[in-house]
Amino acid sequence: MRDVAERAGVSSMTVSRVLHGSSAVSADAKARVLAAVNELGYHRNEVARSLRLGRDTGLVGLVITNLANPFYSQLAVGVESVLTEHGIRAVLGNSGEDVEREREMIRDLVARRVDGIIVVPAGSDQSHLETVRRRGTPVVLGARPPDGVPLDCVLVDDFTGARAATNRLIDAGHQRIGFLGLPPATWTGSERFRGYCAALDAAGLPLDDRYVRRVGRDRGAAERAAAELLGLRKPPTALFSANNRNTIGAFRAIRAAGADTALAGFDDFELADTLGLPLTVVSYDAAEIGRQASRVLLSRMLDAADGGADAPPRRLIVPTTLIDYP
Amino acid sequence: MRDVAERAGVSSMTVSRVLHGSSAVSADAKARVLAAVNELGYHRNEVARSLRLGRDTGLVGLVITNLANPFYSQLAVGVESVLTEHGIRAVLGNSGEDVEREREMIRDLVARRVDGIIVVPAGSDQSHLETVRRRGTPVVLGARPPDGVPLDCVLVDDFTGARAATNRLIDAGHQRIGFLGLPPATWTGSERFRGYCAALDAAGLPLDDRYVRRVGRDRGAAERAAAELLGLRKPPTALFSANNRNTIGAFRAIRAAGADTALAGFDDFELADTLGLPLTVVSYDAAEIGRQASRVLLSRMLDAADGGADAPPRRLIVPTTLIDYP
DNA sequence: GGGCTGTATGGTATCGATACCAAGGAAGAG
DNA sequence: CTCTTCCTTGGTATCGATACCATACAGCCC
Repeated sequence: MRDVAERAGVSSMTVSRVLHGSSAVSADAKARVLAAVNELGYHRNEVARSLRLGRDTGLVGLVITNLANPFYSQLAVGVESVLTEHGIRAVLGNSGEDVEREREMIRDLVARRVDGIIVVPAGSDQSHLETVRRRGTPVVLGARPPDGVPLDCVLVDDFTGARAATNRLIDAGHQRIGFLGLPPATWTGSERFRGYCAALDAAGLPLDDRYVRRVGRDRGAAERAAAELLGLRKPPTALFSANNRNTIGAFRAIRAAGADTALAGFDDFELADTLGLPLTVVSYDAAEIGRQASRVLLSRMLDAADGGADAPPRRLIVPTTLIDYP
Repeated sequence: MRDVAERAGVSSMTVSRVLHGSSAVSADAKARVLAAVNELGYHRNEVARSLRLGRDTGLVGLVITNLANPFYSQLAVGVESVLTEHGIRAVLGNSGEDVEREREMIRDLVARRVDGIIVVPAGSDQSHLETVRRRGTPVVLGARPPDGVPLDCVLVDDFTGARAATNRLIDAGHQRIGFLGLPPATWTGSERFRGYCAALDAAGLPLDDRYVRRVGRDRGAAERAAAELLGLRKPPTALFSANNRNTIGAFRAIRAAGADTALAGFDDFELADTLGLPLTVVSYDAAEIGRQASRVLLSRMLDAADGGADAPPRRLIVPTTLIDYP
C-alpha cells in the first residue's frame, strides 16, 4: 500500500480511503490512486484489515458431518452460493460424525476469528457451540436440531414428508404398511417414524410392531430386514423406508422376492426413475437448507456487528414434495 | 494475551513462547501460563499471527467447478482430510464452470493471503493461475491438466482406463463396439476416446465413425444417441460410454430396446450393481486425487517458505480399476 | 480583512502476536 | 571470588490497514 501511495503521490490514508470508499476524496487523487493500483496489481491485505477492525474477516466456518454424501455436498453448495453473493467465503471442515473432531474444528475456527459458523452437529452434546455463540460468534445448525441449547436451525420437514408418503400408500388402498428406518435416537429417524405413525393413526390403521424395523444407514441390513418383512406369514403389501439407502435395500428385496409390494421412501436419488418399479419418494431441496442457514447466519452477523439484541432462536423448516416414479 | 500474561504474572513474550513452543521457558512459568490460558479460555488470534509472520495463514484455497457432483465432492473430502492432518483449513469456492467467477475467486483468495490454492480449472485460459504462482502462491490443478502454463496437476488415468474397459469388451468377443462420449474439446473426452481407439487398434479392429457419438454430459441425449446406434442396420454388439451419465442413458436405451448389447462405461456409480444388467465400469478413487493434490501443494508450500527452488511442474496420475457387475 | 464553515489530506496510534536485541540471574570454571 | 556462559525473561519495533485527530486551504459572509 505504501508503494501505491508513493506512486500516486499521496499518503497511505488517501489510498485507504479510495479503496474503502468511505470519505470524500478529490477526483484527481482518486484517479491517480486507481491508476497506481492497476499498474502495481495491488490487492488490499485482508489479514491486516481484519486485525485492525477486530472483526469482519469475511470468513464463515462450515462444519459438515460427511461431505461425500450428496445431501451434505448440496447443502454446502447452497451455503457457498449465498455467502459468495455477500463477498464472504466458507472455511470447510468435515467432521466425519465425530464430535471430538467437530469440537476441535470449532475451536480452530474461533481462533481464526470467523464471523460466523454453520454446522451440521455430529452429536447431542452441543455445549461447545453454545459457548461459541455466547462469546459473540453466531452459530446456525443445519439439518439437525439444537439439543438443549438456544441455537438457530434449518430443518427438513421430516414429519410432514413421511406422513405424506405413508398417506400415498394408504390412499392406494394398502392397509399393512411396513416401516424400514433409522434408530429412533436420531432426530430424523424419530420424526420420520412419527410421520408414519401419524398417517396410520389418522386412517384408523393399527401400528403393528412386527412391521417396524430399525436398521441404520446400511443398505445390506435394509435389504435383509425388508426380506424378513416380505417373508412373514402375512407380509405387508407396502413398505415405507425412511431414507434412500433403505429404499434401495427394500427395492432389491422386493425384486429378489418377485413380489409386487408397493414402495415409498424418504429422499430422492438419481436413478429412482430407472429402477423399473413404481416408486414414490419424498424429495426436498438440500441446497435450500444451506441457503436459508446462510441467510439466518448473515442476519445474526449483522446483529452482532451492531452489538445487537439477542433475538430468540429461530427454527426454519424446508418443505418436501412427493414424486411418483415412473 | 495481555490478560493471560497479567494473570500468570509474566510478560506477553513469555506467553507467546509457551504457546508457540519454540524457545525455552521455565517449567514454573509454563505451568502458570497454561493455567491462565485454561482459566480464561484463551485462543491465540491467528489473524494477528499471520499478519506478523507475513505468511502462514494456515488456509488453502479450494476452487471447484461443481461441488454438487459426487466426483468433486469426494475430491474435496480428500483435500480436506490431508490438510486437516497438517492443521490447515480449506477455503471453499464453487466456480460453476465459469472462468470469470474462478478468476474472481482466485483474486479474492490471494487478497486473503492463502498459503496455496488447489483448483479444478473451468477453462483453458489459465493465465491468472500462472500469475498467482509466479507471485509466490503455489497452485495445483486437480482433475484437469494445465494448458500452456507450467503448473502441477493430478489426473485420472483416463486413457488406460478407457482402453482397459474397451479391451474387456473385445476379449468377450465383440467386434462392433460403439462409443458414447464427451466432445473432444475436453481433456477427459479426448483421452477416453483415445483409449477406446487404442484398444480397437491393438486388436486390429477398424474405427467406424458411424459408431461414435459425442453427446456431452446430458443423460437424455445419451439415451437418444444410444437408441440410434442400436437402431442401425448393423448395430454394435457392445457400447463403451465415457462417463456415468452416458452409461445410464445407454443402459436405458438397451433395456428399452430389449437388446442384449454389452455395456462398459467410465465412472462407477452407486446403483451400478442394482440395474440388473451385466455392466463393466472403470472405477477410481476421486478422493485420492484430492489427497495427492494436497500433498503436492504442501511440498510446494514448504519450498516457497524456504524461498525455495522452482522445481519443474509435476504430473501425477491416479490409477483406475475395472469392476464387473453384477 | 477577520472569522467561519467545510472539504481534502496527512500524522499518529492501534489491533495482537512475534522477531530481535538486551539484560538479569544462576551455575560452573578457573 | 570473579569471570564466563547458559538460561530465562522483558522491552521495543514491526507486519498493513484504518480510526481518530489535526491541519491546510478554499470559499463565503459580515
